[in-house]
Amino acid sequence: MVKLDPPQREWVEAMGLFLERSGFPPSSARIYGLLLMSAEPELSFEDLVATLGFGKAAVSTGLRRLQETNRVSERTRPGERRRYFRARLGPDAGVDRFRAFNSALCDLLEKGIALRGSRADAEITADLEASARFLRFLDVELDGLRARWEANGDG
Amino acid sequence: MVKLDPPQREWVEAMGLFLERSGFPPSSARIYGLLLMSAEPELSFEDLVATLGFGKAAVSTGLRRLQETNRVSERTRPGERRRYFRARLGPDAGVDRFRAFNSALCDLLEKGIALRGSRADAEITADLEASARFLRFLDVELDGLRARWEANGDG
DNA sequence: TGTTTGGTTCGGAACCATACGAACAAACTA
DNA sequence: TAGTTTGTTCGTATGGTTCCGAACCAAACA
Repeated sequence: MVKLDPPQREWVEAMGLFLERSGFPPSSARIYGLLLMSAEPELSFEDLVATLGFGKAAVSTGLRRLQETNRVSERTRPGERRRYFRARLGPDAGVDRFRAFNSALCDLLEKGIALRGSRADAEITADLEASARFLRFLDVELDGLRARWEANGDG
Repeated sequence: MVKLDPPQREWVEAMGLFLERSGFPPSSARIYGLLLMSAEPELSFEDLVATLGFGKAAVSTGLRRLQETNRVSERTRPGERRRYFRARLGPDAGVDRFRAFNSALCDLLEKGIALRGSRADAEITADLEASARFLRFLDVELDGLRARWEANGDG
């Protein structure tokens, strides 16, 4: 059981809602939020169950998803059977997903342009081409941005 | 009713699935895909119903959502009561959403850092701070990127 | 007026994801 | 062996979304 102020509890909830909007299931989202807010850097399964009020089943599957996507790591302590979970903050997971998304979209748009052919309305085709060009530009530039950030050593 | 090759139909479906993953309901996603693939730049309500196989209700609400989010525009032709719908390709709607998302996340992270206080584990706090710094950097740079693209006049 | 056309809204059905409780398994302990 | 701890898995229930058909409304036209 983790001790949390009411504002801290609210923050966990807010973070939970936010992560849900980015595709996490509710249980995963709350778990991750709690791991970020807790004063302790790692929490046990039982801590999560008791603090969040979810059943063991929900915590179990919620953790599994978080681990599958590399968002949470797990370790054991010598002499203890319990496992302890810790949030992993990849600095740019969001950017990677954004780039992957854009890249897929760009491929799709280009395939679409080809399928429309020359008899189709030219204005829509031109819009599609402009979008595709912009997405390519963006992909290249985002890569440069990340390199620049990493070179600065601030991250 | 719009005439489509089988590959074109498949593309509409692929685009539909893609847009669903970005949060559109299925009907909106298919409508938007069809508007992009159709040789005609604008389609009537009846075209959408007949081509997609959705009921009128689904098309109606699907269109509403697309219009609410500025993804589709509508106009009438002189002497016709029917309305015609056209896809709007904002070149960077995705970037705007991404920036809004990051900005909200950054606010949330900073609030979280403040709520954790000084007694909490320092490593997690440092990770949160690094993430927040990166998000700020990204926001500024994305703005610059867009300006650069618009200055080039390619979009 | 009455009728047709074009589209919206409502009620119920179907579907999907997720949560819970309970049964289960695996690893220690006594 | 019997019992405790630490989770996982399974079946069922529930909540939320979206669809369809039908009723409805508003505009144009006869």
